[in-house]
Amino acid sequence: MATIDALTPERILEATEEVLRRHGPAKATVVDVARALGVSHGSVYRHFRTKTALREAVTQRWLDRTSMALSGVVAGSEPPGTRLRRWLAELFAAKRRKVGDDPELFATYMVLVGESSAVVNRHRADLTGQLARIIHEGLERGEFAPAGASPEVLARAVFDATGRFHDPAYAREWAEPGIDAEFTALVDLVLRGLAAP
Amino acid sequence: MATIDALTPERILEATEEVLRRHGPAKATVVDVARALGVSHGSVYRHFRTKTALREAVTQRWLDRTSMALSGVVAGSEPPGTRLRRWLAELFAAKRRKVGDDPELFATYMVLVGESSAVVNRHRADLTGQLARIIHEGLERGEFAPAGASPEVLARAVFDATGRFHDPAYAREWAEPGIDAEFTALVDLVLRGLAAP
DNA sequence: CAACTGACAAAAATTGAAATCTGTCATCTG
DNA sequence: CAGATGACAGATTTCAATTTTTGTCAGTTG
Repeated sequence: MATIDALTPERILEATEEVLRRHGPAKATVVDVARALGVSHGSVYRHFRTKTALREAVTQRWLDRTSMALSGVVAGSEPPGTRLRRWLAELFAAKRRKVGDDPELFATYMVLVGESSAVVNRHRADLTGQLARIIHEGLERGEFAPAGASPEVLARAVFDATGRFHDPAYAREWAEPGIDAEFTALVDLVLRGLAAP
Repeated sequence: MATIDALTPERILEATEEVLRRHGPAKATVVDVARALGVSHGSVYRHFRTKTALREAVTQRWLDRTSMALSGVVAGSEPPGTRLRRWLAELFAAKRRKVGDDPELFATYMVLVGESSAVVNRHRADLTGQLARIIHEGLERGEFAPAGASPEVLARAVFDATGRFHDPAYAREWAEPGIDAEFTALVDLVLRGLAAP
């Protein structure tokens, strides 16, 4: 019993995610999480200093699942241009899935965005880092050519340029008709901006 | 007296703008506007059906001032690439000035954005229309080259790509250090995407 | 009689008291 | 004695009563 029921951070995160999914960020309480685990709320505070820390840890895990899925595209063997296009499409698809399938966790994520949480900054850094890896390879192979710009700066520019298709502030627009055509037009423009003549 | 004091839509808009500037969108009331004009609030409703219509009319006027200033750039005689760059820089500068100088009217504008008001859509259409004019000329002259895309589609792509530097949702970031370098990097990328090889 | 007023109903915002929640810690328990 | 508990203070949220605001319109005024 002791081993199976041991109260670990992992189990707490699992329960918190479930509670957030059910109640949303506005209604979920630490007492709810404790109740779901069959412990007192004091025990939860033994593992997470504040409710905010708990929310951030859950969101980080949730965002990291996306980063990990995308890192598969970065590591692919296709030409960088193709990989970049695929990576952007998968990011867009992943974000859309997140709003659709997990609206309450998405709302939690948006709360952290509003607070400029470090978790969100980290996620952005993760993603631009992946972009920079693809762009770096493209520059090395001569497939990409912009002179005088580092992969990091270009990655940031590409990330900013495509914000409408991954920034949660725009989530409402992701269901509008024509959004896919607009995505394609924008990605075409960006890829042309990177490509060697 | 009758002529000078005539209650016109124009005078009401003037007074409303002043009241909004002083109290902000959350506190400004129609009675405040009426008081500022020395009339009863019933008289204000004779010219504007609802408070929302009043807010929208004020915001439209305020946004139109920006559109008009930018249309000067569209009509310029420089090469389209230069004009496009200048136009984007002026849009960014204008939006930054608006947040800085008129925070309460900017907040009013953001309320309309949140409500997906027709005024905001119109403003966006105005701006992408101006972009399309510049791009159309660039294509005609052979300075721009993307195959198979209309000026309208390209304009929309350029507008979306630069959202971080004109969309009010990002206003908080416009004061961060390094923002100008990021703006330049993004505009360079976009212009490269449009340019003929 | 065209423009304006102000009393009014319905809707929305504000207030303040009660209830709930967060985070701490002295105490308990296996 | 490591880990868990639950009573507690202070912060935050909820809820209902009250006030303010919106929008209308019958009546007033120049």
